[in-house]
Amino acid sequence: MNNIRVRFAPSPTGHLHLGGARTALFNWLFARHVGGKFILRIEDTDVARSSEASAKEIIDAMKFLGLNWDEGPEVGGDYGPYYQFERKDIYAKFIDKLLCEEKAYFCFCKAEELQARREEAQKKGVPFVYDRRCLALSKEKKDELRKNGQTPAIRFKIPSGETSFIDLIRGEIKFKNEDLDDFVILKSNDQIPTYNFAVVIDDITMKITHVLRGDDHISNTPRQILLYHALNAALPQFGHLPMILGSDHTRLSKRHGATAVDEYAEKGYLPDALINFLARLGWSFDEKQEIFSREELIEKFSLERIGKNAAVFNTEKLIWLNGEYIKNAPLPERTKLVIPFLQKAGLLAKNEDRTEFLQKIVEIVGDRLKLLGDIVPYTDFFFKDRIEYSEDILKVLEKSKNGLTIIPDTKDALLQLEPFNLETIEKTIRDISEKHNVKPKETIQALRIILTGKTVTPGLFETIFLLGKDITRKRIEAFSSAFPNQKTIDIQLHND
RNA sequence: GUCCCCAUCGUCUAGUGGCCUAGGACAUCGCCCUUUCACGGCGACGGCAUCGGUUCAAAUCCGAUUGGGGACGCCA
Repeated sequence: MNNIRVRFAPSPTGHLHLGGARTALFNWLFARHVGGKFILRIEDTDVARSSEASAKEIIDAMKFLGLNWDEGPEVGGDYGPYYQFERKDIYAKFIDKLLCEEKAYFCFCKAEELQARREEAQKKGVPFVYDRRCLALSKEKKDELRKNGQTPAIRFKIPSGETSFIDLIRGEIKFKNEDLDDFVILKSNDQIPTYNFAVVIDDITMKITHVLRGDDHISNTPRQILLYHALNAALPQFGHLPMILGSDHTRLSKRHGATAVDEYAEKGYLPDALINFLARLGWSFDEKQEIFSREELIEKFSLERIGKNAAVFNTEKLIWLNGEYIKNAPLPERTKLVIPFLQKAGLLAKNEDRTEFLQKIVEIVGDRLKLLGDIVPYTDFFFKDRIEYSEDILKVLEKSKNGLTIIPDTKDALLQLEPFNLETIEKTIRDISEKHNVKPKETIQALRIILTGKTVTPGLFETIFLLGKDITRKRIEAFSSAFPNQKTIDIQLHND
């Protein structure tokens, strides 16, 4: 047991995206590795953009990924509330303290004015820092402004000097305080604290010891450190994680494709694969290992082995990794995972319990699945009453003309088979091909296409076995009478 | 523009001064296995951004340049 406490603090303004997920993951791994606490806090001070639905989505995504939290929404904890919006009273106390000690001051400047001054500075090529014009305001003047109906914002007075910190990942980072400006800590319009203030107060009051967050927060860090100092609070340690970039090396965003965790869930990625992949983005253990179970990650994770450079998100590797995880899942588990995708494709009714049959299908699909959804193209012909033959497929079939000529014989032989099993099916097909001097390959490919409408399927003998004598016969007969004039065949799949 | 961060194959990375003729993984391309696809096996392709130091020795240390990213909000 120790006092290490870390947190993940998303703002509920959208889905949980990959970058956020990785930040959460690294915090979680760190906490689990050292035996500390992992806290989830919802930063919903931006009332306009925050939504409960989004908070729920984020929470669901965290659950999907298996990143459980020790304190936070749904589980509570001793340092709540865990929604910032419910913590306004706490912030107010600290604001007062800063005001009393003259470490913060009222600012009556209007947003438009500030914007104009900012643009002017931009034009001149000088950095914009707030000029503190409101710091000098007399009490009378302030009262007067208030009487006129103006509500001030509150700014934090940045002391002079230099602020530096030892980043857990990057080492020392230094800023001159003169480059920082007196940032707003309480907004004038809604009297809600700004992010930079709220995080600090929350991290202090929640006793956070290590702040691990995205690289994009580096420039916020000196401001926050100055607040800690002003409040006489102990500093946590900071670690800034490299960002995740899109394929064009810019910040990962919608235009790079799917960025939300739930989209990946829908596409048929496994949480463990996603976790493994995200962990390896910016972190490595040695020169060999790519696949890490959750337990292994927890055991082997360390901040020292996090890299400094931004990582480009690369879907191919994730797909490969996902395939590895599917492959390694035991058959019953794999079957269970695949069922929702068959249902979504309309191949399987929601209440249909065909576990035994499904398991056999999943078994013959074998190692082919990269995404859970791949089950559909590989096996839909097991569920469909209608088989469609595309132009391309029929062209391939032309090439197996020889195979085609012996299909009737093959069919008859298969129907008479007793017992009807993998060995006898294979032997029959090979024997008949040999008898007619046709390459087994051609017979097999012709049969595959006739029975499935595809060139890519699980093994043919297994497929025939699972299809059964009856459907095999029906499809061959239906095809024979239709080909080459018709592009589809219909047969009743279920006898009733 | 100002401040900050970063820099090894296309991508993720190993590498902390000699073990580097730079290792692995994904992707790509061959070959093998094979009833298609996938799996598996073998192999190929491909990189230390540049320049200058320090050193007997540099991917590794220092500096500059270049390139990339981030932050410059009463957003978080």
